[in-house]
Amino acid sequence: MTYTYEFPRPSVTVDCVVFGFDEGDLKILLVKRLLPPFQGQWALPGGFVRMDESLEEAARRELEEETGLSDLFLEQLYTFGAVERDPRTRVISVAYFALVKLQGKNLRASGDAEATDWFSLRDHPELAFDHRDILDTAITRLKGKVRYQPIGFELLPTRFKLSQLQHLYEVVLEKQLDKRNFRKKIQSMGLLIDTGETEKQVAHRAAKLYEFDRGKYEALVERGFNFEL
Amino acid sequence: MTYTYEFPRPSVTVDCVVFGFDEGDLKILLVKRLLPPFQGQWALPGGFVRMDESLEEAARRELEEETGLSDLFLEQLYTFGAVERDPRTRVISVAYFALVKLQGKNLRASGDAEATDWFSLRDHPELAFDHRDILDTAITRLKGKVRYQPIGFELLPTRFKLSQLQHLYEVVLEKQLDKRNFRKKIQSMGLLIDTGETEKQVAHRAAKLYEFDRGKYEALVERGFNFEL
DNA sequence: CTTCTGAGTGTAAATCCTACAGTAACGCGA
DNA sequence: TCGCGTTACTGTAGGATTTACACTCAGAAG
Repeated sequence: MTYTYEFPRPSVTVDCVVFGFDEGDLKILLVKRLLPPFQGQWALPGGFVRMDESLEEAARRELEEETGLSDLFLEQLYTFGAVERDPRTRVISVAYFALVKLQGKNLRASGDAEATDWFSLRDHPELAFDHRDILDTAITRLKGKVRYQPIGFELLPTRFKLSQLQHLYEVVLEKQLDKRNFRKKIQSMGLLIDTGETEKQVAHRAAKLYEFDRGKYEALVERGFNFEL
Repeated sequence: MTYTYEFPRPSVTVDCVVFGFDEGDLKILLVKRLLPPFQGQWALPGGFVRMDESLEEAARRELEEETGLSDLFLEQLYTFGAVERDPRTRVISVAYFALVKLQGKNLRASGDAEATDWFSLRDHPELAFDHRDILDTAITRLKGKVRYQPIGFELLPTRFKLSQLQHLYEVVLEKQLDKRNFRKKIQSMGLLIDTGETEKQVAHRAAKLYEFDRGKYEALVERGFNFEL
């Protein structure tokens, strides 16, 4: 079966930059390409958009197919359309930006992926196509966005301690924060639920565990509240 | 001549939201469609992306063709890809966001535009396709961006007085600003060049005219400066 | 020379941000 | 059981920034 058009058309793909946070380090999800071009090289997960699905649906489907991940924070990042970005033919790629709580998620390579794995942002293989540009754009977005939207919580487990949250911010923003000032500020927003639980079996004073109060955040945003760290 | 592919492909278009500022009011540029669908209705300027041009090149070309405008501030906004957004066939549109100094720019309808004109943001005709969504996205972007990037200057003439600048901010942000505090803040950034000129033939004290110092701004940004109003 | 209009200017109070250090709680091993 | 190691937790003072606010100045027109 073939498809014939009066004018030439580019192919349209989606590519996903998926960030995770583990062992105190920011991670990026990559897949090893099963097919040419760039066969055997690492790349961002992604693939062609089908005619009967929206762009976001395509991004979620490809992620699920290639890595087994579903149910994550996903938003559109930028569309890459340089003429020669794919050696085969004209391909326009709509890039997505995703955040995932790493705990308890198992990766499973399939679809067009020979393998899939997490890599440290500071030490990952060379990427296929212009995926290095896409990744850089995503890092810039993450750094900018984390300061005025509560997206940090998407990277932490549901229950977390304040020192984890602070460390996440320090890694993303690439600068040290003052412990007391950080706690004062984040607690003054009133968006953390004290679960009453503490961490267990640690060789030091046990930290309190908090949850992010999404409902309260959304209610405050309605009234013009601005999260800002 | 026809083009045949193994898999179906969507069409890809660009659409531009062009903002101008005139008579103390924010304006939006629209074109009247010469061809179906939505023939005779007003829409955002835009059109199909060619195989040998990047997305931004396509946006600039279509703007020039349909409205005669060139040399304006242009950046990518968002990509719209809902399955049914075009009644003919699957069309994915990469939207661009543009700002133009209205003074001395003449509009000239041609290409696929029967007419082209400026409309007030608060009083414009119904738009074709999902262009109302695109416009809303652009307004949100403008409001957000104007606070932390000096894009307001793209909407004013090269030489302007502080009251014009303040009024622009008041219109975009939809709130009143204090005159003394506004001047103090904007002047303390050191990004305004005092031209030595004043306005002429006004029935009151003549205002000083300033220019935005783009070179200095870029140098400061290198060193980590953050414009913020 | 009076009037009208928008241009231009400073200060005090409140708020927010920054820098900074000691006590508390827990497990472990001697 | 007691001391050590480790991380959790807490407040304040000084400086910087933001806010609120009202009068004089310059030019044109009648």
